Amino acid sequence: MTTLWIIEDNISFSHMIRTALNQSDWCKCEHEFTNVADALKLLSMGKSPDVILTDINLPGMNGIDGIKAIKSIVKEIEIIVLTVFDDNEKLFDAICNGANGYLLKNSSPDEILDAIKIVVDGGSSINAGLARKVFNIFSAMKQTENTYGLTKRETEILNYLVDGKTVNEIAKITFTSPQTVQTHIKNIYHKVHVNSRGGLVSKALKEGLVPKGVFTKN
Amino acid sequence: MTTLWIIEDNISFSHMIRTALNQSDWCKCEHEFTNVADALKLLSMGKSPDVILTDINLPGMNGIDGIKAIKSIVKEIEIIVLTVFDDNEKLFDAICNGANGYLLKNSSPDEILDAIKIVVDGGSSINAGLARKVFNIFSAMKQTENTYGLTKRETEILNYLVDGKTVNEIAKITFTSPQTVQTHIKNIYHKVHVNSRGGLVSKALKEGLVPKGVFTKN
DNA sequence: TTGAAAATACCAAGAATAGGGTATTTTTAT
DNA sequence: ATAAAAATACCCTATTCTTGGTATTTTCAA
Repeated sequence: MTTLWIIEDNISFSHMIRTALNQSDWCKCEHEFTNVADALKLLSMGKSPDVILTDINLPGMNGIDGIKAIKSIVKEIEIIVLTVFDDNEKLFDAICNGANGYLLKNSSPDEILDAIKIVVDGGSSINAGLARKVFNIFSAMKQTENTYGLTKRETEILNYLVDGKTVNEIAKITFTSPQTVQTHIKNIYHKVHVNSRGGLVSKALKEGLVPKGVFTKN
Repeated sequence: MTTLWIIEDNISFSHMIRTALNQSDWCKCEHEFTNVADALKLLSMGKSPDVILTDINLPGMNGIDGIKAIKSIVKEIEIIVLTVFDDNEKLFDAICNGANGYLLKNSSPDEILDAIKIVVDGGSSINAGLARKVFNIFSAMKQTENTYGLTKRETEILNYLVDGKTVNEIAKITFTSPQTVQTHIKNIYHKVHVNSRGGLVSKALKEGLVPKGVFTKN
């Protein structure tokens, strides 16, 4: 039996969902809350469900911050966002904060039940349309491929600069003279069109001239 | 009628898929290729399908680079990756390069047909397990929330530093003296534990002390 | 209203950087 | 084999940065 809590300030909508979900023989909605704080209170008293279905637009703490707050108390809870918002920012923030599913409010009870099953089975639930948005967010943050024609050595030195290393430190690392490093940096500045260390590091990171180390394996 | 190309070096597997998909009354596989180059050749001759199903591990150009190459010729083609790899890096790279679907090779013909239908309908196709991985990649790149106790003014100045501005420029912008700015920077250095401009900018961007402007609305 | 925190401002000196040169040696690709 | 590109190295100077101080005024929360 999968236990469920709902956080939703529209009580009639909440009741409707609860009634529909409780029709199933494997999912039981134990509590309904109209705000995050009440749910947190019960969580910190040691109670917790398998899954929480939460709205985003809520009185007091919003649902996005709610995800974070909930997870900080019980990390294992699967959280599914149920909202009318389908903009990139909400979607992005919800997922970043640890949501495991994202449903729109026009979803049918069956779709909601499917989503609950998916997250308890270790998957994440998102429909094809929203998945496209997620995919687009990813490809939008793709590195710009812009190398400004930096050579191998220049790229290597750029990496050290981004690490905050000084000219002398880099000279020691590369077994060259500080003057050589200085010359390389000078050439990098010209190629990248910057005139300060901070500007270079910033551009290098923002435009993906150096690896950012985004994720972990598997 | 949805037209399809397959890029897959395992010819018997490719044939099998083609035969299965052609059973449907709405999807027709027009061509099979064993490498990306052959597909690109036909694309540059003006031919193009609605959807391309591609492997990743291919002789010559790999499927990930293939996506980029294909999209650079015909941007509108929907590309679905069909591979045995389920690691984060391949998944991430494929999506970043513009894949609109990601299927594992153990998918059934029906699942592949579903995926094709989804992408031509403007969605993206990914199963719940892989979706969880995508979600996790997102949450892994979440900002660290670490502000190092920077004050409002310090954060403001940090933003200017990340923009590559000098002390004097910042002083003019903030209508304060260069000495004041210098003092703020000194304090920032102590709080953030760095001792160079490059190191500060790097840490600020990598740890999300300043906004990175990741995505676009909707 | 009354401390504490934040923001302001200045001094000074050694270190490092930015930007302008020039020039030789190595690599690399044709 | 040879020309072009890359890497190496040095000089010089004005500017900027880093880091240690001290000290006054504002702001803000208890």
